[in-house]
Amino acid sequence: MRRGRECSVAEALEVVGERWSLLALREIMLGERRFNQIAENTGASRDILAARLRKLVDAGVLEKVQYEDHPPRFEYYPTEAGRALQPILLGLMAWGDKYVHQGEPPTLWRHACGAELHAVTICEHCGEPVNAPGTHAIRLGAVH
Amino acid sequence: MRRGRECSVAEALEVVGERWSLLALREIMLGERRFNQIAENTGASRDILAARLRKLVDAGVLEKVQYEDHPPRFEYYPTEAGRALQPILLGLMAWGDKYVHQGEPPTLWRHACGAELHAVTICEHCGEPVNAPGTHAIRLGAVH
DNA sequence: CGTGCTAGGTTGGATTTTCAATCCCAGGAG
DNA sequence: CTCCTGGGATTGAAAATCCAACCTAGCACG
Repeated sequence: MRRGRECSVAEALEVVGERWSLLALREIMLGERRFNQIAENTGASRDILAARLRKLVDAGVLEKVQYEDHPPRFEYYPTEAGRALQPILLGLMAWGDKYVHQGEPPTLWRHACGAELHAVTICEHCGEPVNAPGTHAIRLGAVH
Repeated sequence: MRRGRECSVAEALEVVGERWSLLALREIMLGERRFNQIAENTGASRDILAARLRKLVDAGVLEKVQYEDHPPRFEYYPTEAGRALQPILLGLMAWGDKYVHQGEPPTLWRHACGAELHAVTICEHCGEPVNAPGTHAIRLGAVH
């Protein structure tokens, strides 16, 4: 029933592509765990945020952990799939820093190695950046 | 007036984060240049697609080039900023391949070096993947 | 001439989402 | 008893999206 090209980009965006989903994930990557904090730091409406978090939990991107029984209270943690989105968030951040944001980058990361983090996406085989001229698709998903 | 954390991820998503924007860009990366083709291959409504393409052109991500005068007809090309989004699309594709898609990856790329492309995002300093444990933010944008 | 086709949209109206504010519930503090 | 916190659910209005139909300009067919 889904139209358009069969494509993992489209499938990924069906999971994390709605408004607020990636921003909620950003806050969770930054260490925020609780609903109210995520709502405030993203600016999302509480009802929409609740729906997004539920969807991300259902999709296996986040895990909802109860940290108190009476009354029940929860924290959100990234799963492995959620942590695997970190390169995408860092890529968006780098792109926003370079092409959208005015002035100093608002957020700075330190890599596990100790250096200030500058993320680059490379070809695993040769180590050169992926967006070199000459990079091209050799198999395409069909359009339905 | 914008609520939430000052953050380049949010700013990037204001430009390319709406529905269909990244899928339109995907088609353009795959070499499609014309409105009807992009509409068909993404599945987007024509009115929404027209609005998105206009916005991406205004934002400097795409360039609209007239290739015929009477009647006027146009093609869409990525700008440098648009090409700089390729790592993000490839990252989403890889994530979708691994965590969402069932079966063989529908799309395959060849890198400029000749190898089948497997994209990895690394720390420019040490060359290790960015999502190693221990990677963390050292400066945060303020929440407004 | 009249019909149909192509390309690149725009328009209208119905349907969905999103929004902000309020409400709810449970427990603890004063 | 009342207020505060945390984590949502509810509600009614506003905005975005969807689909189908239409438009314009030129070309081609019969």
